[in-house]
Amino acid sequence: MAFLAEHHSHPTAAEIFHALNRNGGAPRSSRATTYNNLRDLVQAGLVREVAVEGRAARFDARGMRHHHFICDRCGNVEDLQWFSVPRPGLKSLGNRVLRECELIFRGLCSRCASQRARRQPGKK
Amino acid sequence: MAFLAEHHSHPTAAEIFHALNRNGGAPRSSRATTYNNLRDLVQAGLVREVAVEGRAARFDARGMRHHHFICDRCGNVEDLQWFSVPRPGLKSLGNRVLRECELIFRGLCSRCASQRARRQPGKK
DNA sequence: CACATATTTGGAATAAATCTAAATGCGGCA
DNA sequence: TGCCGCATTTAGATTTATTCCAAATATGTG
Ligand SMILES: [Mn+2]
Ligand SMILES: [Mn+2]
Ligand SMILES: [Zn+2]
Ligand SMILES: [Zn+2]
Repeated sequence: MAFLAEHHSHPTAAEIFHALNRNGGAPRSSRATTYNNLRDLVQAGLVREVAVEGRAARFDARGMRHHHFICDRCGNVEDLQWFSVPRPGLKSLGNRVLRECELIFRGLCSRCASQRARRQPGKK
Repeated sequence: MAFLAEHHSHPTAAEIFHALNRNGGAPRSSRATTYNNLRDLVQAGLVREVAVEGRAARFDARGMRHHHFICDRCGNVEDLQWFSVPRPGLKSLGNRVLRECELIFRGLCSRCASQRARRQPGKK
């Protein structure tokens, strides 16, 4: 939890596991414990899990509300400033019970966008 | 593609594979081909892939624009009527290149909501 | 310390998806 | 029709992410 609170990079479970146990000191957390803790933190609502198609899940300490931008090319997850989102109409919602909504934008992150521009100077 | 166009149930790759090859007739598509075709259809923009945390990806022929509702309990993906979504401000977007946005609502689908209500009659 | 309970752990097991090399299908042409 | 080159499909092995499990360890209480 402390690691997630300090690192806003949306790490995967494997990245968190390696970061916790990297270099010298005594091991801090096994792989199973890392996964167990992440599961529990998500269930408790303290951590958000972001599923990215084809890649490992990424995790995010729920600080200030925000939206996400996911890069088509590198898969990075970046934070976008929060703004409120309209709810679906009651008719369209039926008797579902709404808990939250998640807004994800997709495209090229700034790094991938500039790389792409350099390689294909002709393409608009 | 024909199967996806006719079935709006957001099937997984495995479900599509089994449905295509079910019962008597000659096999229609191997598992590898099913995955290959889905990958190509997604790249071509004809099919949408929905990543659900912890579960297999689900697929959706891109017909009319719509949003998605994902059930916390059973993981089902259901369609919600489309409505337009505000974009992030230019400042917040930086020099990312925006391609599309995806709005996902979460909670309990109507079936799971009524089951839940029956089992916990006291809980509000 | 002695004991009960809770947490952690390494490694095996599962699940989804991808890779690969071989098999099969298909169109054009003699 | 028979042969060839190219494209597609296939079965099975492989990889990757995650969960499961039973044993080991830690922790608290008197
Ligand atoms: Mn975030
Ligand atoms: Mn849909
Ligand atoms: Zn990128
Ligand atoms: Zn449900």
